Amino acid sequence: MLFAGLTEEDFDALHRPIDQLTYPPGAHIYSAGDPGEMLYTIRSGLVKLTRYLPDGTQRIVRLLGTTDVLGIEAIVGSDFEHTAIVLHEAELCRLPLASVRQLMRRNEHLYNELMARWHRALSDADRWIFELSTGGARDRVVNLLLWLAERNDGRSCQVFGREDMGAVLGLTTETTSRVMAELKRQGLISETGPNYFDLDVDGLKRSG
Amino acid sequence: MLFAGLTEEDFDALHRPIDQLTYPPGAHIYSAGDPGEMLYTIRSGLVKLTRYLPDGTQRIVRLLGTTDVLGIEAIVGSDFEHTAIVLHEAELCRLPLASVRQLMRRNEHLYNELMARWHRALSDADRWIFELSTGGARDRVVNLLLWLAERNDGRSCQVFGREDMGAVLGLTTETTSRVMAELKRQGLISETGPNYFDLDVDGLKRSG
DNA sequence: CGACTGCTTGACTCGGTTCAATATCCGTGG
DNA sequence: CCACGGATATTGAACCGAGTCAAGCAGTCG
Repeated sequence: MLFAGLTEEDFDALHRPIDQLTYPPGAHIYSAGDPGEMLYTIRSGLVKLTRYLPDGTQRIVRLLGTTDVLGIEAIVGSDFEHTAIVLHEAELCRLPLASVRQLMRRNEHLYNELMARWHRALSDADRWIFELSTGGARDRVVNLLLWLAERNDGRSCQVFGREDMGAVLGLTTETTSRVMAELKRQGLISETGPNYFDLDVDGLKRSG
Repeated sequence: MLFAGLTEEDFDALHRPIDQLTYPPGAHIYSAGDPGEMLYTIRSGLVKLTRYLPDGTQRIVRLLGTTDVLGIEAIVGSDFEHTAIVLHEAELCRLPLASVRQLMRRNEHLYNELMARWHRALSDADRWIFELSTGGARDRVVNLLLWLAERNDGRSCQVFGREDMGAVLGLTTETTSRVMAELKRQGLISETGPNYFDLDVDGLKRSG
């Protein structure tokens, strides 16, 4: 957790309490250009960060889940650079950036903790480019499913709308749907509930 | 510069001097998996960070130029995650990570400076996904040219081999070559020397 | 001068997009 | 409870852009 290593005393230094919030799918957390005054840590759920193309279509540039930090770029003083929207119902901790800055002054450990978050965000971005924006449509969909499963129990995952999946992968809704349907037919994934899938991980890896 | 704000005294604390190195195009700076013991800041030139696909082909996940920091991920203790190879002759400052860690303890400002670098790296990664991995071949090439020009004088740029350009954009060598040739024919770019181009920036933006 | 390497071009194939139709799910109100 | 409406998912067919394979074409360095 982000604030591991902080003392009781450190927390007392915050005048403003930390809010705990629950957002439903589709909820709008913040928009690109908003002044970044809040930081969020994700306790559960899934959030997309998007940017919009001139023609209005979106491209999702990052997916954030449990233990990820939302709005981290605002620490360096700038506005939010993306629009953040909930994909799977999310529990967030919200706290004012001013408090975080204040804590950083008191506690060196927090620097290292934040550094680790930056690092992880960047590694994820690399992986994104490498696994989700390279190769054929099938490879990309498979890699996304494996990525989601990895963050879950390793064998199953919850997906989201085909349109959003397409926006993650740089594919159209139709292509995404076709690939998903094809994977179902081949028995490599099986739907256990609406948007819940069990994966044949070995089979999927072999077919990629 | 990364070490702005450091005192003479801080530098004296380093037993090991900072090396200044010049690498020619094609030079290998480090490999994925190597223990990350050195940090490099780029004074000039261009460096690619690559990862390799199972079939041996590469995908370039980042391009680093003047003022960028190379090997920043090693600060959090891990090995290098990429292979770093020079594209345009590069002047680098090399210094041991141990020294950087030592400096960080003495100088809080360095934390903020590093934070800013992480931030920039992440913004670049987003932009990469958004501009260089989305849309048609022509759009991608144009965006790459504009990106390179932006880091130069805004109106011209130096490119590199078509194969590397393709690896940046997720395109084949042939497609990249075709698009470049087409842009030349349309007078949107003109070759002033081997791999040097003047850009018709407005025309390019309009055509994207 | 010839071999090598990187760039360009051509013809063909294939995969993903596009546009359009149908199907399925789900909430709402009759 | 069922019928309807809207949204999302799936499927189909035609098109087009990028990949593929293969061939020429500079430059460059022995």
